[in-house]
This record gives sequence, C-alpha cells and structure tokens, in this order.
Amino acid sequence: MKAEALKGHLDAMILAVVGAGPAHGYAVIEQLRRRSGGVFDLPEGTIYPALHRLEADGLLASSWQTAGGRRRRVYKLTRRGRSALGERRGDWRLFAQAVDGVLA
Amino acid sequence: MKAEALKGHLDAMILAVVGAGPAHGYAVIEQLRRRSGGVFDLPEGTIYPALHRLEADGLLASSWQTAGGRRRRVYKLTRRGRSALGERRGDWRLFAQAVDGVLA
DNA sequence: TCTTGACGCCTCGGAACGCTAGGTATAGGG
DNA sequence: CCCTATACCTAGCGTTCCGAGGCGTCAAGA
Repeated sequence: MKAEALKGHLDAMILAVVGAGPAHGYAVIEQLRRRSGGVFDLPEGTIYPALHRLEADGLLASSWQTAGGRRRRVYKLTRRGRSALGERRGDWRLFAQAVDGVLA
Repeated sequence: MKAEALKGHLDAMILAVVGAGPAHGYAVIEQLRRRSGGVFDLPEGTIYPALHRLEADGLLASSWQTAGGRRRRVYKLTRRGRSALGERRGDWRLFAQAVDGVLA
C-alpha cells in the first residue's frame, strides 16, 4: 500500500479515536492499530504533528497528566472537534462511495 | 472535502478508467466525473502529470491520434499496468475497510 | 549492574502529489 | 468576432506523511 494513501483521512481517524474517549498520543497510535485490524501501524512522526495540527485548529484540547512517573499529554475533543468529526465521517462516506464507483 | 483526500488513490482510479478502454486525458477527466457521480471533477493540472507519471512507471502506454482536427494522446494499459490495477483495487479495499473500522 | 525494550514526548527535513495559474491551439456556434 | 468546449502542457506552491534523530522514565533480565 502506498504511503500517501492516508492523506487527508488521518485527521478524521484521529478525531474518531479521541471522540471515543480522551487519549494521549501513544494510545492513539495503539487504537489506530487495533481498530484498523493492524493495517495502520503509524510512526510517531506521523501522529504527533497531526495532534498538534488538530489542536492548533481548535478541534482538540490537551492537558498534561502523570501516570507511573511518566508524563502524558491527554487530548479530548472540543465542541468544534466533535462537529468536525461528523463532517469528516460524511466526507469519508462520500469519498469512499465515489472511489468505489470508479473502481467498480 | 479536503483537497488531499485523493492522494494515493488517484492512480488506481486512472488505471481503472483506462482499463475499461483506451482513453485520452480529457476523456479520463470526464469518465472520472461520470463514474464518481460528479464527486471527482478534477483539474487538468492534476490529471496530465498523473498520466505522465503512470507512463513513466510503465503502467500506461500512449500514442498520438487525430480526431476532428484535434490531436489527442491516447493511453492504454500495459501488461504491468493491468496487474498493477489488480493490486491497487485490493489495496483500496483493504484501506477502505480499515478506515471504516476506525471511524465506526 | 548494565542493557534492552516498552512507554512517552518532541522536531527537522525530505519526498510525494494535488492543484493553481498560466500557456498553446483547433472547432463550432452565436 | 468572440466565446465555449475540446485538448494538450508545465512551473511552482502548499500540504502532509514519514524517516531519523533526540530526550527521558521504568521494569525485567542477563
């Protein structure tokens, strides 16, 4: 699978993961791997910048926590983030259906 | 819909269109629009470089034709192109299923 | 004790690719 | 005569994903 396949869909998936419950970066990576059946095993260099981007866009909000001596930045959806998640899900369905139509 | 959504999937769709019968660039644009139900209305600056890329990769082969005083570069799938199309279709199904799993 | 691996965060720079904007040219209709 | 549709092309921009590297904690095992 081409590396660029993700482009434009990663944000939606991150929003979906965080929307299912607050999570820190490392956990987001694990959730993406789990929920995709192992298909998406994404490097940190992909996820962390994406989280920062989403926070800068006001779709996520973060706060530091400490657990077992390790510090974590925990993200949750903002109100705008939740509404964006709805839009992105719709976009994905439209997109996937269109691609299916072309590849059929 | 985000502009980058296409990334990595356009090649598969172009291969599918040309695989359904030889076509020139302008016709590829029309077919993509038609088969996607109007979702993909792609600019020439997207399609032509993609066609050149696919030909450079040996997946398409082109030849010039003239119809009604207009010259066209008509593309067809090479043998490698047809096999690549099969792979890309499989990649897409895997990818789409994985995204569905995450967004569910 | 020292090393390895999992956990957990970060950033810089390269590479790929879609698109905007601009260019050329022919045919046909108003 | 101009405008639209047809038909081709490319330079350069912006975005985004990823590889590589860096920092630090903790637990298990050699």
